[in-house]
Amino acid sequence: MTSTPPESQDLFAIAELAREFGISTRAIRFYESKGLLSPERVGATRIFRKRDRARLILILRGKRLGFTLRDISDYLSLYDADRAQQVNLLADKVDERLALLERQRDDLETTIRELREIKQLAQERLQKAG
DNA sequence: ATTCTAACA
DNA sequence: TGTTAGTA
Repeated sequence: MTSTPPESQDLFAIAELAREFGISTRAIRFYESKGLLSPERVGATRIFRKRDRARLILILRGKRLGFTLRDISDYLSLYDADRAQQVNLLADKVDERLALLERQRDDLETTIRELREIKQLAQERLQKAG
């Protein structure tokens, strides 16, 4: 058997990850500058491992769901510490996000009704006039 | 060719 | 975050 090689092929260059996830290398460096990623270094060059790749996936998913990098950072930080607290934080953030989206949806519906009303009144005026 | 930092948009 | 400049 091949006893666990210290470090196998779970190495990635910044350009590889950028290509794989359709983001810029600049974005990846930006996430690192915000503390969301902490790749190893060989000199000044970043070496990403599976762990970093997994975190990047979580970062992108979080962004897609509308969370801020701060939210995502707070969440990721708890992975190594309180797994339980991490779940609680996630639940709170999801509720918060859901509440905001529902509020925005209500506002949007109100605005849509208002615009339809205006359109309706405008059409009625045209008919009376014409 | 590839990455890095820094600075400006 | 995008882009650009000057490197290692």
